[in-house]
Amino acid sequence: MNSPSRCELTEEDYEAFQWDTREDCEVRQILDRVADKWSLLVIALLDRNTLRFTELKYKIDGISQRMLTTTLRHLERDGLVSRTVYPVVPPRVDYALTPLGMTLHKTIQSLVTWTEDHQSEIAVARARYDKRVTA
Amino acid sequence: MNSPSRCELTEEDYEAFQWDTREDCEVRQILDRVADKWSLLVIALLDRNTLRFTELKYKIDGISQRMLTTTLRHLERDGLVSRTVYPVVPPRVDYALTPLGMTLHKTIQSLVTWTEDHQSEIAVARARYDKRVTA
DNA sequence: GATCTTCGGACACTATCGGTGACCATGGAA
DNA sequence: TTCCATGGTCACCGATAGTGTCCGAAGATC
Repeated sequence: MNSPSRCELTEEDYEAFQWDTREDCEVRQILDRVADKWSLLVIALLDRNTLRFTELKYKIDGISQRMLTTTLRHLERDGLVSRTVYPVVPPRVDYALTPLGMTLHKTIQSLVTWTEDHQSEIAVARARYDKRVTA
Repeated sequence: MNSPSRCELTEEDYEAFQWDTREDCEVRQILDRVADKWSLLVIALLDRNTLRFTELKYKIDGISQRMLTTTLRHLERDGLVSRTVYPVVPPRVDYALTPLGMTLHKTIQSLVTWTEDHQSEIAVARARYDKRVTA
């Protein structure tokens, strides 16, 4: 880790953990975006469904209008989501996954599946931990 | 979405997007934890490696001591990471993935791999978007 | 034609959360 | 005796996310 401006790995690093953990590394930046809690939900919801802004807002419980707007902007900028504006009144804006977004969807779905499959184990672990701490 | 205190889905919801998006749903809570940017890095780094606190702090560029502490506490509570304290001076604390954490590692690694595989596409999309916006 | 409604979004304000730097305990090294 | 290394904790502060309000435009209603 000698050159902070590049994403280079020594062989030692490769052996040890295979990917760059430097903050300014592009992979890190994309991961931060993709692993965002709202982004995950948006991408998961847009699988096979074109949705309007209001539909997304309705389906994602707890998201604010502002966060949905910024999340969609980010995803659009990254080429994961397409935004189609219809010049009608009241306005209609459709959001859908791009082909690139669809490739990501598989991975995100596996994350969701993992969570569903292991939520009881996690609940048990949490209960055990809390018991240990308060004891 | 009529009962805010339970994680129940109507058949319509299942057809439409397959998982609960309610904010108080346990899956959502676990996802928020697991999809955290620091958690991702910690889990990825702990693959096949037991690491000490300082090693993690050194390897994860940009993480503060407080965030590393809280992230590790969360992961420990969720049963994904084990914490071993050696009663020596100066203190020595080892962190490692639990079996449960190892099952998550595969998914996280696929997320990282996706990011690596598509970072150039994303860079292109971003450039195009920025050009369109500033134009 | 006045007014209401709808939808996507901008904006100002506020609360919360993460970052920063100081401090701590301890025993061995210098 | 002083210093340091290690794994933390804590108080403070700024950035970031959340909340509520307002908006623009056209069609429906009266």
